[in-house]
Amino acid sequence: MPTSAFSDKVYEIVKMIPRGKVMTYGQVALLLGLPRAARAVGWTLHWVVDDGRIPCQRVVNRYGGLAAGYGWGGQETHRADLEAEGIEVRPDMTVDLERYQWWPSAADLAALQLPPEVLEELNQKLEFSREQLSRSKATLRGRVKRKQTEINP
DNA sequence: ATATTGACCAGTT
DNA sequence: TAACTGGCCAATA
Repeated sequence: MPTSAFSDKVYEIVKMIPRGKVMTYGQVALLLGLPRAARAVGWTLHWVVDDGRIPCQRVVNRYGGLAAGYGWGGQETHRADLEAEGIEVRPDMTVDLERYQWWPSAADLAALQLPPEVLEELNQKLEFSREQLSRSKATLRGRVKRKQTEINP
């Protein structure tokens, strides 16, 4: 398992993720203050020993996809570790980000002391997440409404 | 010191 | 959420 200033910070962020929630590699990179270091985050996590000290199962890719190179068992092991904490893994080996993705609280963010330009990027992403959520809720409402119309024409 | 690798990402087609 | 490109970053398999 690599030990460096960089990897220590990665572990610190990953340990913030609550049980039953996930973050993406890009999110972790952003919270490190290095918005484009997602790949390096994945590289570091690749070396993590799956002994439960670092909940690396709670990190997935931008689509919610599980890691092919996870531990020795690959995606199967990753799936088992996620299901062990109640996270549903879909047949295509992804998790529903709208349901499980976690962002730190405002207080947590303040503690990270991120530079202004990173905070700006963070805000944009949060904004985007909110839009996606409201879009999906609107879709759901539409479905429910159509269903009701079918039942009570 | 340079080239290569990888649990990635965003944009385009 | 497909396939592909170019870019990114840390460590060197």
